[in-house]
Amino acid sequence: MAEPTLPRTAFLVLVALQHGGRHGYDIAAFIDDKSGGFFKPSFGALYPVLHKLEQEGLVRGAWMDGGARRKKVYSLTRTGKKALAVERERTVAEAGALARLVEG
Amino acid sequence: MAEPTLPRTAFLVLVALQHGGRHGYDIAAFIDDKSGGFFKPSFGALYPVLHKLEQEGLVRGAWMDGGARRKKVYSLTRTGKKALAVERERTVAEAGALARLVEG
DNA sequence: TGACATGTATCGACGCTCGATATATATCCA
DNA sequence: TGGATATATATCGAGCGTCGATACATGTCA
Repeated sequence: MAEPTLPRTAFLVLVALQHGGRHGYDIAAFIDDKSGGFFKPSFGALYPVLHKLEQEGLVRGAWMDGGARRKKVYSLTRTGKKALAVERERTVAEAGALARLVEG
Repeated sequence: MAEPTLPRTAFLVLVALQHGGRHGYDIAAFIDDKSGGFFKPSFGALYPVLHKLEQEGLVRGAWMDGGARRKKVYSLTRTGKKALAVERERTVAEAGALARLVEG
């Protein structure tokens, strides 16, 4: 459609990690309630995205074996932070383009 | 992801038709330059969308056989206008949800 | 004549997301 | 004690949207 873009869910994940590490289930909850329930990525979407982001080096995953349940906590890598910044810009630009279309 | 939504291209098409009829090629051009080149739906995406919107009754297509080249001019139906309004609201809500996430 | 813009259209492939399903542990209540 | 519910990760198949390639036809301009 336009320039190469991160899929929506991937972007939301990066956003969810912008202020620190979170595990998958927590990421889903964060996205859900910070967006007022507007975004509700399914786990069937979320986990593959997480794995892909990890594989691409945008996030880093660390298993927390010590706790009660096994959790994998994800954090942004330097590359991930850059990608987030780029995508944030893109989102602003998209909103602008949309506004021009709707008003024009 | 969230509530049932019009696909992006379908939404852009309805927006392009909000002030009157246009044919396919023209719709693509309109979207492209009103969005400053941000959105560039391919014809391979556009035509199936047009057909589907017509089939669903959101737009009405009329062949202009008189002119030099054959053109099919699409216009919004009443249903299409309603769908556009709904989707416009949804887009605003989405932008808000996104903003809350990014800032939160 | 040949290139390029206009104009509509189909096709196969790819990628994203969903819902269903599986597995396991912890907590809470009857 | 047993069952429901929440936590937690994960895979799979299917559906759908978009793209790029391709096809075809006409008009315009060099």
